[in-house]
Amino acid sequence: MAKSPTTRDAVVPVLAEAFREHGYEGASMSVLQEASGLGRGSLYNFFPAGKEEMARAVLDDIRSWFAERVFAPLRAAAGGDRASAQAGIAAMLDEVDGYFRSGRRICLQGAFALGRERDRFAEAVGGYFSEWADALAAALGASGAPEPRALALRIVGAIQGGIVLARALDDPGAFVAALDDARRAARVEAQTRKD
Amino acid sequence: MAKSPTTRDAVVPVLAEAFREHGYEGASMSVLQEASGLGRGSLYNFFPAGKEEMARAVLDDIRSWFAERVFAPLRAAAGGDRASAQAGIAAMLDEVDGYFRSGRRICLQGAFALGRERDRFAEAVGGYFSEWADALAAALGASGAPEPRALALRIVGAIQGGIVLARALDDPGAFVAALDDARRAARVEAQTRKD
DNA sequence: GTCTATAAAGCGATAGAC
DNA sequence: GTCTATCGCTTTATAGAC
Repeated sequence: MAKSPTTRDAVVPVLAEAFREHGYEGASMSVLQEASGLGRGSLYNFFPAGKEEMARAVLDDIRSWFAERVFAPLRAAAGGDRASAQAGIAAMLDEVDGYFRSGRRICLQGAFALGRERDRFAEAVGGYFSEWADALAAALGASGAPEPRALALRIVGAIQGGIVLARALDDPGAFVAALDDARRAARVEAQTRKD
Repeated sequence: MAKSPTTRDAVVPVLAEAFREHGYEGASMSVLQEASGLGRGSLYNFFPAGKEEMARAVLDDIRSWFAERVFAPLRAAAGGDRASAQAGIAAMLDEVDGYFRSGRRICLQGAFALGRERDRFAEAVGGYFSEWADALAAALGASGAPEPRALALRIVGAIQGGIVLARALDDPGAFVAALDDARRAARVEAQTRKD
């Protein structure tokens, strides 16, 4: 049995997993209580505004993780030559594969985008995707791709679609294939201008 | 004010829209009652097993619509020559664009795939996507694409990802772009073997 | 700061009048 | 067949003991 987290920072990732597994509405206080091992009083002590504040903290935490492990490396790669930009994009896709556990783990922002949660968390959801697309477009541009913005949206979309398909078909291979396609697309488009 | 539907068949599309807008959990009996203009008694008369039966009827109705307007034409196109197969694929993408209203309307099966509903409706969700992918793969094969199955999954995934992005970024253009990419990919791959 | 008990509202489902 | 009233349960949030 895992030890109960004792700080707000430590409980956020646990809540994140509960939200991913049960959805926003499905993650009732009882579920969150059991997942965290904390009593109701402790949870409301950490998050006085209740469930909505918890979800906001979770979305923010996910975005921080991506900012550090995905967006920042992409922007760094965009500052180098074509080869390093391409390497940075490939590294991003590996990082993403690990994060989503080959499609077995959902993207909370993506799931929120499809539901009622979209309105309440619009800024967090939209910001996450536009930051991702911006960073990826920068790296794609540096890699030599002719239409980096469009390709970035295509790749981020393919990743989201891959998660949907992997879960719908109960086959992680659908997500892995989507990532492979993204890798290939990034490579091919980069060569388009490698004249 | 729209007239209240008086048959089970007529109420299903209304319930479908309510489920799309509110999600499975968010579509409470009160919401479904208000959306349909029917009393609780009528709804339970049509769907004795309650909400779950309503959702099943909705998923089945959507699948029927796709079977008639999307899957069957694709399979018919697959039986013709390369040109007609390509035309069938293009027509499918137009049909899909209209159905999802350029990304303003979500795919209920896709949304269910990302949530808890996936387990309860696994067969309906998985069947929808595999039927779609199968029909599209057949048409792609007939169009001359070298790896029709992989490309079919890529295209269906891109459509789902396009819906996620369009809603997350509050920009239907993201969905339209995903469809354009799909159109291009189907055309390019078909030419690959046009030797 | 953490707990339990409870309040107030909403849920899905049912019963019974008509 | 359609309605309203209501049951039993769960929800989020709060209050008060420790």
